[in-house]
Order: sequence, then structure tokens, then C-alpha cells
Amino acid sequence: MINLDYRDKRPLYEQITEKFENLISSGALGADEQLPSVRQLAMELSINPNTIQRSYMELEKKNIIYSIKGKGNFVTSDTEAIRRIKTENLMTDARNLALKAAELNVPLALFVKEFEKSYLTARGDARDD
Amino acid sequence: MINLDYRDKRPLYEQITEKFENLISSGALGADEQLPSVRQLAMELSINPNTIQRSYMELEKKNIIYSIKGKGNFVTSDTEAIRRIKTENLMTDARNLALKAAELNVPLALFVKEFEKSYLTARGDARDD
DNA sequence: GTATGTGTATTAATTCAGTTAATACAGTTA
DNA sequence: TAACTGTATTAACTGAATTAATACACATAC
Repeated sequence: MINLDYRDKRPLYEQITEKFENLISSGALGADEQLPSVRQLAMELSINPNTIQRSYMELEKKNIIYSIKGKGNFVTSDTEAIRRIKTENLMTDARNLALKAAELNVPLALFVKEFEKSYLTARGDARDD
Repeated sequence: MINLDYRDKRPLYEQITEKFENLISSGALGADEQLPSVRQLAMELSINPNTIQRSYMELEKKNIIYSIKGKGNFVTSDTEAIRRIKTENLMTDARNLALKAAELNVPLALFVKEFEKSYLTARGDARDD
């Protein structure tokens, strides 16, 4: 469910937080669905439970999950809100990148091509939605 | 010439490196122009000279500046090399962004459209190279 | 009830990158 | 010679991230 990238310079708890955000906003984890327990995920990733705990705290602060003591952590019911936020963040990134590209006179076609290639590769070279 | 942002979570030497890259690629610092000395800039920014030294080492590794012992650090005369570096950085950003978009199932067309719009706006709504 | 699963909280130790500090040495210029 | 430059090295400090070891509270199944 979660893979860590030890080359990534960001802290583990941040990586984990982002992975769950993506799983949720992409619909892989639906509303009120239960997340892996702190201890189980820690075991699975071979890291300390406190690191998972920190990630879950972050997610709860952002209202992306809610927790019930003794039961577990669950995805918020308003998953569409998350998707909107993530999408808008991504669009903002796209705009900023476009401004930089324009500033450096990098040809638009070249840029779009590189972009599409990565996108399609990530999706498996097959889809077009 | 350089301003530090202590809210920025990146290390100081990285910030400084990037500032110089921008000053140079924008032409504010021309070919063979001298950079501030390690000690002087450290004094000006109230940080340790070793931090500046590290930034300059990074810039030299990237062939953006060259140094002459006893004289100082100077902007490379090969400004095209700088352009190549900046362009490659931008392409890397594009690839990473595409991966995120794919992960979040944001439709490619939507994304590319937003991108092109910003690009063309930045260029003046007129060009198409 | 007990056992075992959950979340939560706390405190200490560790690790590592970034940064500071203090020097020393080498080349340039006046 | 004096006062600049860059370069290199070693030690110490700092703070964030992570690990470690517990303890406590709640839920569920037996």
C-alpha cells in the first residue's frame, strides 16, 4: 500500500502523509475506510511506530482522516474536498512551471511532449482519459 | 544582492546557490563578472564563511562559476551552459509534476490545457513556437 | 472478567545534515 | 610587507527526524 523512497530527502512522515493524501484523493481509499494500524504499518515498513503516529497526526490536523481510540484511523467522509484541494495545488504548480518555462524561452511543444511522455509512462502507456 | 529567507526550509547554501543561478541566467551577473568574496558576503549576510564557500563549490561543480585562488570567483563565460542547466532542471520539474498528475488521476488534457494557457499568457497571448 | 487488538502520550537516546568556529595555508595585488 | 583573495581541515554545536521503550485508555471478542 505504501512504499518508502530513501533517496527522497523529505522526512519519512511527510512521504507517508503525502502517499495517503494521494491514495484518498485518487479514490483508492474510500470514505470511512480504515487505514492500517499504527503498529502494523510500522512493522510492514520496518520503521518506528512513532513515525506512523506522526503521519496520522498530520493527516488528522488536515481533516483528511479521523481517529477513534481503540478502533483505528479512518478516511474522512468528505473525500471530494480532498480531491479538489490536491487538484488545485497541482494546477497551481502547473501554472508556475509554465511561467518559468516561458521566462526561459523553452519551447512549449518540447515541454508538453516531455510532460505527456512521463504521464503516459506512469499510467502504463495505454490510457488517455 | 542576496537575501536569505529563514522561513524557507531548504538549507542556506542551497538558497544562495539558487539565487546566484538566477542572477546569472537572467543576465544580472554577466560573463566573467566577479562574485562577492566568501568573507565579504558571509559578513553581509551574518552567516559563516564556510556556508558561502559551500555554495560557491556547488556553483563551480555545475560549471556556473570558476574560481581563481587569490583573486575571486567569476561567472563562467559559457552562458549557454547555464541555460542548459536551467532547462534541464525545468524538464525534471515537468516530469515530476506529470507523475503526480498521473497518480492523482488528473486528466492529461485538463492539465496540458492549463499549462498552455499560462505559458501563452506569459508570452503575450500571441506566439506559438 | 481476560486477552488482544486499537489510538495516544511521554521521555530519552540516537543519528545526521547543516552550520558555526577556529585555523592554517596558498596565491594576488598594492 | 600588508591586506586582500580562495581552499582545506578539524572540531563542536544545533535542530529535526527517527528510534526506543513504556505507559495508559478504549474497543472487541472470547
